Amino acid sequence: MGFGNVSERLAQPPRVGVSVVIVALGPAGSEGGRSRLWLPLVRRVRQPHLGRWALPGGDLRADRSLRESAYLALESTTDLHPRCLEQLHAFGDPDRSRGGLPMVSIVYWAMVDRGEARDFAERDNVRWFPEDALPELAFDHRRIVDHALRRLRERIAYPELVTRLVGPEFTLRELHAVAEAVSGADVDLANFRRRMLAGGCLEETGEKRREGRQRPAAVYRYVRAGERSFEDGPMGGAPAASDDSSDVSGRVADAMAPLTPSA
Amino acid sequence: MGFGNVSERLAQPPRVGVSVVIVALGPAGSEGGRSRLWLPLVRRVRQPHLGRWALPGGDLRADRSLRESAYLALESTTDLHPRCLEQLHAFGDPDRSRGGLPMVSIVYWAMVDRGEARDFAERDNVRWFPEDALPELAFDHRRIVDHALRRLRERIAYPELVTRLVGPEFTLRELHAVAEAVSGADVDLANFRRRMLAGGCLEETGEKRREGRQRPAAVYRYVRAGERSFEDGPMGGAPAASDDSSDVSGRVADAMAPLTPSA
DNA sequence: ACAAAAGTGTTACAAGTACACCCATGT
DNA sequence: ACATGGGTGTACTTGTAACACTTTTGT
Repeated sequence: MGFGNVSERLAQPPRVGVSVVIVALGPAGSEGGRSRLWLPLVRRVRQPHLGRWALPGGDLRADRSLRESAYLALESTTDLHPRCLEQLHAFGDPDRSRGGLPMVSIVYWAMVDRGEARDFAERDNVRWFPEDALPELAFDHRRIVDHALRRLRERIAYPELVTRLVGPEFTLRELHAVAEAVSGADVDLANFRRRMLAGGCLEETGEKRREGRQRPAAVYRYVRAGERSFEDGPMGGAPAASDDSSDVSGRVADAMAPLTPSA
Repeated sequence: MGFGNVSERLAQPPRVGVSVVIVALGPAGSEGGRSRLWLPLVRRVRQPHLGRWALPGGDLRADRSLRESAYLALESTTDLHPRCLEQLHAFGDPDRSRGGLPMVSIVYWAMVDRGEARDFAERDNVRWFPEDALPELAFDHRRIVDHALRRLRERIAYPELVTRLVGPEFTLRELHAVAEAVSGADVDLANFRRRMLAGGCLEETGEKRREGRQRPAAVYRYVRAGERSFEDGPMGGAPAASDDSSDVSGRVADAMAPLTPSA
């Protein structure tokens, strides 16, 4: 199992892999409070780090885009089909595989909704773990997970993201619960509701749903801003140009601090 | 110069390179208005795309981190030493090298100040181009540049970024000019000044500098928020825990500390 | 004194927070 | 009717845009 001496190793071209940090909302912990984030991990079946839990991933496929490679790797290891898959970061420092071959990982970031998370059958080598009770991870995957969770928390205030963690249709209360779970803090429900609605990305389906045993709540679905489905008014929708590598950072910045005056 | 047939090419492991989009502030265009962003490009000296202009870059060095590789590639092609070097995105779609071998590029993003940009000697194969008059670029480098510039504009409102494009010491008016140049729009000077100062990242040096022929302006330097240099009051500074891979999203990274290749 | 640039104040409006309140519904 | 959750109103605080204004300097 030797890889040769140091200089031989350094002469090797680096291998390129894709890994995915997937998150889904799952049940709460022991204290029975809010729900938590859970992530699926796979157990390594070969050296190095045999037996350790790791992020799902695989080799980059030369005939596919990075994103497709990530999707395929995910599909083949976990059967999950995330609703959002976005590039997070590339990791490639020489010490990350600790004695193995040099390895570059392009890490993607994904979210699946509750429905899919439930359907997902655990196997011996694939299991969900709650965010705050992860096992020891292989390689530098712990750092990667932390990086991803930090990013998620920064952006959870945007409808685009929260809605990914619930099903395609949801009530505002469900969304609210997600926001609280991810951020780990109390969020004022009244204001949350207004903020979401103000974004103009939520469309009422017309249905109602009862969560407790009381008054039923309106059900919404997510639509990209400006893409109302007919019936209300003019506003000839701008196509919202979603180019391939659309990531959320655009929206984030919009909301933050546009320097430019109205002009 | 053949690379074999398609299936042979696909069987090759992808090559990994690093490229850098560098920007600096340079003179204005023909209309004589605001200054513009300029970026250095290098001319390709071999196939494919021989003779075309391209982003500076090089192969990933197996014994260095991604960031260090980017720094070294930059140094060897252009002699520039950016004050900030941050990972932007990884590009690896199969069509990007158009018939060549599969290629993954980890793209970094850098800014150099006016002083260094001036010292930089152009050579036959290295030249500055204004952002709005780029030549036709090799590969998909045009897309990469657009991506980088979009990001830069989104974030130029933050002191951390805008200060990178001027020297280590600067007046508020200089900063303001940068913000206008990058955003391409008018920015109210009074409000700009207040916003920068409110961030608490600017520290007066005590010096004064005359820009025109009138009243001299206070000179500032950038310091991370909360790191006043003594003399004012208690406030026992929190160390601001800068972990390695911190990125701009939140508190914009320390950025340069572990950059020096000697480390 | 004047012009030009540095720097400050003031008002108006938009967004966000906290919290009180009314409405709809099943028991 | 009343408890429970859905949904709205309102006052207060904060941030920012716009632009008028005062101060400092060299000629």
